[in-house]
Amino acid sequence: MHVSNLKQDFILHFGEMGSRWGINRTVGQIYALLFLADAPLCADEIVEGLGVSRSNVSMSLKELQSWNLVRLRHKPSDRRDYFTTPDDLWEIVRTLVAERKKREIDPTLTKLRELQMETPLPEDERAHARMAELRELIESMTHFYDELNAMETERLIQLMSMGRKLRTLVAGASRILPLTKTAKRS
Amino acid sequence: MHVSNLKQDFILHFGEMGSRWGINRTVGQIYALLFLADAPLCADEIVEGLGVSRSNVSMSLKELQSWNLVRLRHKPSDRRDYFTTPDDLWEIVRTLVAERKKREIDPTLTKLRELQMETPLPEDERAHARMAELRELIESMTHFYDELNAMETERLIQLMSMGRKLRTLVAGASRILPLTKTAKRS
DNA sequence: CTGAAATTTCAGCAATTACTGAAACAACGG
DNA sequence: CCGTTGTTTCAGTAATTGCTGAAATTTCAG
Repeated sequence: MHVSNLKQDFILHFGEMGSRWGINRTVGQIYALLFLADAPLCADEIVEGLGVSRSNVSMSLKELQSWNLVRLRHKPSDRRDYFTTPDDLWEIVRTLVAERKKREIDPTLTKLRELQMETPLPEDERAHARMAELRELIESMTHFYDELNAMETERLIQLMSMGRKLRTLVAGASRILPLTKTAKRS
Repeated sequence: MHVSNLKQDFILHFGEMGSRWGINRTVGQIYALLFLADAPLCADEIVEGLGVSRSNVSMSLKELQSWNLVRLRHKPSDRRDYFTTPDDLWEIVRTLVAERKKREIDPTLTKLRELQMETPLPEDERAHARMAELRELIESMTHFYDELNAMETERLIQLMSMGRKLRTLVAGASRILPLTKTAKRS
């Protein structure tokens, strides 16, 4: 399992970024290695490629699986698991965003909804209102996310490459199509 | 500096989420406290409210300032710094997204561009192509982000509350307005 | 069954990150 | 200037997170 300089460089970068992305170094490196690999890799090839312990690879692969970021492959008459990343990068992005939302947004949304149930003490009125505002904002953003996520990749790419035409379109939309009453209720 | 149960609950949640968001517990708690507070708070009030050390508060406030997430206020004939979060939540979100992009995306984009400069060895052809694909995807997403970010908040809210009408609009857009050639070059 | 190959778990060590208290520093008012 | 008040820095320690090797577990062929 030889790793070229080019790959090495990319892998090390991913490892370092890992901490900023909320995964650890090894997980980042493994992902990068799989991402660049010409074919699916098994655990031992990863060990060899990165020079980390077998058990570390095992745990990190489990982590990647829990993020749904790797696919499992098998070769005939070989019972080892081989791992790849999806070929379609947009699929990777969708997964990534979905998982981060699940981990970083959803719990807070739940908490905010929970805290909204009770009627606040007088001293908590502003706090209560602020939480409501935050909840509404998050809901608004997640609805938008759902909308984007429901689009086929083709349309998504189309939307993203619209450039300044997007603004024009939104500006015009209120005339072309009637909007539901605008989100700024308060 | 009394902190009600409601606030306490929210603050502790933010503290716990902090680690998932790439900030630490104290930073998260301070932010939550400021976010809910009825008025700007000075460092000592934060110490009292959260029960952490003075120096920890000092360093955490510096961190929040480096994220541009707090505003500084002053009272007449009082030389202490008082801190608040912006009233406008959308402003907070913009800042947050901008900072995360700066820390989590931009370095990788730079690295990818750097690695693209050299012509790859034959063995690195796929890796090189994969990096190019990733770079293009990130560029496409950041351009979209720039586009959204350039919109006034009103328009942004409007866009986000369009719901399924968005899809219709994008579908129609290629007919209404000519698009630059679609992003899927390859 | 038995044993070989592959994988996972886990206790203990290493590395990193977070936090504290003490000391240094800065900004005034007198 | 000096002292008071407020802030920051920093070395040491605590807590958390990451990694390893050894042992346990699983899987499957014979």
